[in-house]
Amino acid sequence: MVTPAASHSRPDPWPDAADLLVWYDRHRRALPWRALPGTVPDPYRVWLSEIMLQQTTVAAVKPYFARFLERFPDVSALAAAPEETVMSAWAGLGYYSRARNLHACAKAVAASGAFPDTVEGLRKLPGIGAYTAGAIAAIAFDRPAAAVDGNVERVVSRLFAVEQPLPAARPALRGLAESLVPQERPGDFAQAVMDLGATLCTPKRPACALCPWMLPCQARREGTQETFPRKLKREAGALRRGAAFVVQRAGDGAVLLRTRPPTGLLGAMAEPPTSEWRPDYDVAQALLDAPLDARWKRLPGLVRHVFTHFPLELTVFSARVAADTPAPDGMRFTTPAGMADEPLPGAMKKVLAHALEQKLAPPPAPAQPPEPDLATPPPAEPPPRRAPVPKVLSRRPIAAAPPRKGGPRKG
DNA sequence: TACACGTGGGC
DNA sequence: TGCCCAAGTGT
Repeated sequence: MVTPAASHSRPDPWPDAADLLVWYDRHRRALPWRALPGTVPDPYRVWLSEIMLQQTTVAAVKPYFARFLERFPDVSALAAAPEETVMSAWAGLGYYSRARNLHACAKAVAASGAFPDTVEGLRKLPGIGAYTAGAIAAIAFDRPAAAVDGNVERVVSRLFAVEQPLPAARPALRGLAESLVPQERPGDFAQAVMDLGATLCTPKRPACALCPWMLPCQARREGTQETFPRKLKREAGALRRGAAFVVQRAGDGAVLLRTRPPTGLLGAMAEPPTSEWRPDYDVAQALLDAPLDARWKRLPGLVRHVFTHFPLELTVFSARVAADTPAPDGMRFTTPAGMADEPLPGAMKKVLAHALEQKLAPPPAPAQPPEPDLATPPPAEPPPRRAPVPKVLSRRPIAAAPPRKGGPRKG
């Protein structure tokens, strides 16, 4: 694969790894998974953090990383844990195939005794792709490997003013990134390029004046740094609609849940039963999809959620059933106390919170007829949308809502 | 190559 | 509000 000569410039002077390392020694970020200067990194922590950080912000990862270390102090502990425990601990972080692969990878590593210390060996493990293999090889084992993530693609595309748009430019950017890797301190170099991208060479308003690579940067020279990397924009997916059914059992207040299929969207995660989600879903027919016979009440408002590739709107139906009602096949009743152990994704927590909110905060409006008919839209649709997860949940936790705030923002 | 695959924060 | 973005991988 040859790169067309005109697709990028050759910087002059050439970007010197030593200049970046000098900057890194002074400005490196202190991160929980990062070994202190002069100490030996723990491959388990490096690997765990790299998996969590895939497409995920540092701020979001921090509390999860801490909790995982507590619950699973090393690979063997993680390997020995039940799958559902791992999924529950991951709930809320997104991209759940990462959690399944994490668990599979832990088993493989525990069985073989240690993490592979080469790119080729790492690359064979589940959940470890080109980026992560390079990152672990470099950071944990100080191998001269490139770790090309979104930060590095941005930095390199600017350095060389790469005109080709992503994702087609990926191979070229990788080649250029590899050409910069030094034999000395390759692990620090990998982290340094990422820190540069995260703190100075940012997508918007890069702080070029502070950059150790300002001189060799071609985009900077031309004043076009903010226009890199070039990328094709993809169109948003079509809106999908569906119905969700929240059944609460009298007496203990247990909620009816099921587990989604092991792969695919929200794979292996828990949810209240729902209809299919389709662009042409007809809510008027929703009760045909209900999991059991009950006096269903259609709740006002909608639960909206945006996935990477499509937006979703769920109409929520709720019902209360007798304490001795059996769960339909493949489903279960989970008590409020048991909710913390359910791997509920964010979208489904919204659904449950929406249903619970209705119960705790009945509309102050004039009394409505007690039994609204089932399939027609409820009278008067007040503004309640975005079901927030706040107070209601703190009183009666629907699930272990991980601390989402906290540490200093990046940058 | 092109999609599928979550979630939350910033502007 | 809406869009972009974040330490990508698997198929």
